[in-house]
Amino acid sequence: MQTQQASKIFEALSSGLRLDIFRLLVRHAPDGLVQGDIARRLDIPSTNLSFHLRAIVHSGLAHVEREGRFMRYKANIPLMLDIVAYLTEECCSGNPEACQRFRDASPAGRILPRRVD
Amino acid sequence: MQTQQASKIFEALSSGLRLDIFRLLVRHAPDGLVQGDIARRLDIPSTNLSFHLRAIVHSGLAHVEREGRFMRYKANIPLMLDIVAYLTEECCSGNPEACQRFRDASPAGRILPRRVD
DNA sequence: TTGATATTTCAACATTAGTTGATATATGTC
DNA sequence: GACATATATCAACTAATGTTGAAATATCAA
Repeated sequence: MQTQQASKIFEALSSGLRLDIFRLLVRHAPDGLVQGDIARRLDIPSTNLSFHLRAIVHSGLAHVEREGRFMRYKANIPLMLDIVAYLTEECCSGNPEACQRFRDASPAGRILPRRVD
Repeated sequence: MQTQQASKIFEALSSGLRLDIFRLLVRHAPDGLVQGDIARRLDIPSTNLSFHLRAIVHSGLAHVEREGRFMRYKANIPLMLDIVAYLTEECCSGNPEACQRFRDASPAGRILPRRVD
């Protein structure tokens, strides 16, 4: 993963609308949803949704495929996992004890990244 | 974690420069670095660095404290862990087998989020 | 082929972000 | 106090983003 790709991915998550869209797709992985489903669930005008879906797809965080006259969007879960690893992998480099302390202290710690070791 | 806060955090990571800055701070957690250290390591003009550090701090992803005439910036690791959880926590809702398949298939899978279960 | 539905593209506009150089503020040293 | 260093703020400009309504495209159904 390179900085440029990674920042593009975070940019795709940097609008509240796009974040809601992506999380909806993550929740509905691996099957995905068609555009109209997303529009209805999040109450976003079709035009604007199209614009944001385009950005998400362009970042690589989702794939599209035509399904008759519908367009089905699916979250790219492996890429999501990669970007999480990219962000966290060198945490507290050379100080694994400190790193473990952070994880233990976090209420979210139990579902959070663990070192390979 | 709310959408608004989360998208603000991702916005803080959405520029290549800020992402480099934050990852540098993560690598140097828990001690942090002073502004001049960051400027030298990443070769960013002081003015511009100040602008981006402000955005990172404003998002909550880092804290600052004065240290004589230096300003020391430290990554907020717990918040980083929270945002990772926020992004991934409802993955494949109601389909844990699919979710596990994604994790197993990812080369990054071993250091990536695991469900609480 | 005609009409209906799903989605995208386009044009226009308002808003916001990124960069730079000059200047200001705060701290430490002599 | 005078000066140097570290960092932040300001002003100005350029570029990019987000939103909307209208129009285009693609597919299906009759």
